[in-house]
Amino acid sequence: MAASCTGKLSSNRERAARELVQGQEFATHLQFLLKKHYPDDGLLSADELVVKIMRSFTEALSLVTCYDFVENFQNQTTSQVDSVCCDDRKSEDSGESKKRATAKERRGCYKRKKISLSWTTVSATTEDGYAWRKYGQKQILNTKYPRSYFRCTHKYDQGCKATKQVQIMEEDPQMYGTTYIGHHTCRDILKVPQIITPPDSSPGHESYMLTYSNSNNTPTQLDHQHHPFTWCPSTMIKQEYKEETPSDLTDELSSLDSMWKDLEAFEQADHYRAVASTECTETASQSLDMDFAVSSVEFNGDFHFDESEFNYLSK
DNA sequence: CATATTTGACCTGT
DNA sequence: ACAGGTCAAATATG
Repeated sequence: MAASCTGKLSSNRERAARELVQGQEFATHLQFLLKKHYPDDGLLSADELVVKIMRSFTEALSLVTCYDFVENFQNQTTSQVDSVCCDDRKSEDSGESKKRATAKERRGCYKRKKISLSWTTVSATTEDGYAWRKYGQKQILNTKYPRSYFRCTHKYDQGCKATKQVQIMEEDPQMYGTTYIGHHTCRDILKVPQIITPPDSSPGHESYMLTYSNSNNTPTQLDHQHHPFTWCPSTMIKQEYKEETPSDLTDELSSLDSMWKDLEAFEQADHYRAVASTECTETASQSLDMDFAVSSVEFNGDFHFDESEFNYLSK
């Protein structure tokens, strides 16, 4: 194909990636400002929406760099694909010595990360909307602060290969430098409410839909613990994840755009309407519809409320 | 009880 | 040999 064409494409993507990094930093800045205006437990939703935005940036960046990765490496003589090596983690014990025997068995199974896409962001929080699990920490030469290693929580149940490394910035210990390596292939569980304007909302009436959801329709024990109800995927999530492969960057970007607008409006509004519905199975569905003012929001930081309250509200 | 973090040992590319 | 990335036992957390 035309090399110049692909060259231009990848340079555009580079620019897009830069824009996204910048946007992410803007979101961070906004988060700072929001915290000032709404100290402590003031307005949780705005802050969590920022988290949501951050997640979207991360996803979009991931997609951009993913395309680059495919472009750059697909045609090359890719060496061995990351094959499954020693996938069974809980292996059987050996009859050998106790502790080092397992280390012996591990020999050859050690997998170091291959050269893969990565990008770095600077943020005031380590929170980006994804579920991470820390698996290591290391003091790096000539640095003041240790580097922490995280992998996607769904590495083993969904085979997600995303990892990230977080390090406090030396210049500004308030900020975290985060390097993302690899993109998410899992359907991560969304833990924050999403705010979207209903398509049929009448103009002039401030209306927001707050929805809670988990990604799969089969709630786990943990889900049930944290959320007494089984929330179905919202329209937003369907838009993002209905395809088998997380589809288009443009989808991701447009959802970003709409979320920015929602955030703006959300800040200015003084009255909100929450609509949550469950339709996890074909047969069962339930909905909640209520109005509330900002000052009377009873949700705590976890956006958690108990079942009796729900029953009352859903009447 | 299950799941997450800490931490030192282990592994690999340079 | 070294630095940095990863593993997994011990420990913490809820």
